[in-house]
Amino acid sequence: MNKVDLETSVNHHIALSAIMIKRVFFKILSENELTITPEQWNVLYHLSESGGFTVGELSKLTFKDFANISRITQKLEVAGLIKKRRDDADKRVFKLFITDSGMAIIEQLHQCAFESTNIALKGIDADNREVMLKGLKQILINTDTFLK
Amino acid sequence: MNKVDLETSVNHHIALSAIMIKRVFFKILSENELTITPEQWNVLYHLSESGGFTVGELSKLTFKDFANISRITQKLEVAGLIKKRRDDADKRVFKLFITDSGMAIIEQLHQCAFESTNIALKGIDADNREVMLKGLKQILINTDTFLK
DNA sequence: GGAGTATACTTGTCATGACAAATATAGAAA
DNA sequence: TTTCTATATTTGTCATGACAAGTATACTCC
Repeated sequence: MNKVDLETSVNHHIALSAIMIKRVFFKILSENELTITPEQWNVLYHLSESGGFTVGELSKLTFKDFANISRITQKLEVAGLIKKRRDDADKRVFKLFITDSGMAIIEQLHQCAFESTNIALKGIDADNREVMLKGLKQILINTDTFLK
Repeated sequence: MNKVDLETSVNHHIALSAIMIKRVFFKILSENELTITPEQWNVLYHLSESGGFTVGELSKLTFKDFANISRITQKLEVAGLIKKRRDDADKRVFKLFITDSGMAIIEQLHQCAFESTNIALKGIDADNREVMLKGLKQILINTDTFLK
């Protein structure tokens, strides 16, 4: 029998780390009175880099499905951080843009993300971070291939 | 400004990998007609290793909060895979045990977990897996310390 | 032993993730 | 043009995670 040992499972530790990192990030956001979630930050980040993405494009960029992006962007719009604009050429499509209010908190959000990175990765040297990043990117390729 | 680049963020790639790994695992479980979720597997795994854990103990073991374990174990009990038994000495406490039906599928579940590990980690050699595991464990320590 | 506090667990609410179904618009084929 | 199919997005449902509030039992201190 191919028994799995959770104690030494990379997969399992990725799942645990993901949850813990999210908690840290969320706590730091709260401490800075930013009422935004890590997932909303993910979307807002992309829109701060380049405006005009559609729901579908954001879905690909963030590895989330249309439904999730649809709801996350609804909340961001209600919060006044982004705007959805119907495309003139294709009326099915929304183009999304960050608002001035959105841009106004981007720097703070980057700072929070930066802090939570430092907290999470303390004591892991640059070489090992490099190995981890490369491994994680490989996992994304492997899983993406399998799910196709 | 301490700008974060998602493309090279270990934190971010852990979050993405966690989601993708869960999708792969869930798909493999479905293909094997196992109607159990990765989180339910996590709880069932611990109970298959050793019976009698309380909700609180499982909560610590799985890094989830009481509320989540409470609901996950409810579903596992409804599915007939585990039993909750009131402790005689302390009537607030539940002791949890895997049932025969639960034990009957453990081997299949291990096999599914094993397969999803192989899919996710393909092309990552043992040394690098070791580095990743060590880094992830460090992240758990770091984040846990911060959240205390 | 009774009051207040601590502990173990449950329930409610909201955001998210998975997935299926619904809606609206585009594009292609007849 | 009409019809069929494909695409973009939304909505519904359920499981989970975070967090707050509620319930029941145990413990502590007087």
